[in-house]
Amino acid sequence: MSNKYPNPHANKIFTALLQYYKGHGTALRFSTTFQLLCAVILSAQTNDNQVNKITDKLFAVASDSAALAAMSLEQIEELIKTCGLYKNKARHLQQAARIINEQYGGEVPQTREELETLPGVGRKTASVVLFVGFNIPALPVDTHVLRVANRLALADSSTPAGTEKQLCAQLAPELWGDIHHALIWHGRTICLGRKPQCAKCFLRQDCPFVV
DNA sequence: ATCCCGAGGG
DNA sequence: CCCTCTGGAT
Repeated sequence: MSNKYPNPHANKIFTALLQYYKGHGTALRFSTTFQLLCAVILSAQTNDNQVNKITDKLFAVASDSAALAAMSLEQIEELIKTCGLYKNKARHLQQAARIINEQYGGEVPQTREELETLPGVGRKTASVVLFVGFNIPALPVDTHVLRVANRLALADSSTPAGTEKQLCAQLAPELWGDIHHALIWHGRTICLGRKPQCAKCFLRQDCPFVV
């Protein structure tokens, strides 16, 4: 265990993050894996609160892939308009719903390869569905994870793929998803993009970034 | 003005 | 590698 993950700095930070954000999962509201997939597709370049406002209404009208596949593009666009990038997202939702309905019997596929063939589903979205939906080890890397991991010297990559590889190599797979959520919450509440709240950060004594 | 749990296309 | 898509909150 300790010789597999020998970086004392990283181990200390990971432990502190996991403890501090224990129990903080996703803020997205959903009741099925299909709904989770839709919520994550909608979450690009907006915040979870905006997504929840939309999905509360969307899932009331279309709770599964069959119902969503039956909606017109215009209907979907109208419902999701307030989250931005809505034309792409509406098309992705409709097409993904059709594929899941027709090729997967209405059930979201459980492999990364299958998930990433769905329109609107890239590596990050697939990782979220794998971990949150199916409890399969994955470490989704978004802008928060990339920024916070670099500031804390847990990674030094400029790309999500690089950051994911570096983080995964330093953590047991059963912790990948939890550290993802911890880094997300840290990035949202303390380690903000423009104005990091270093004065109130519990990691400042071990953080090389501190401003 | 800047940011928000990105993906697809050129 | 770059660009585009996009409304709402702060």
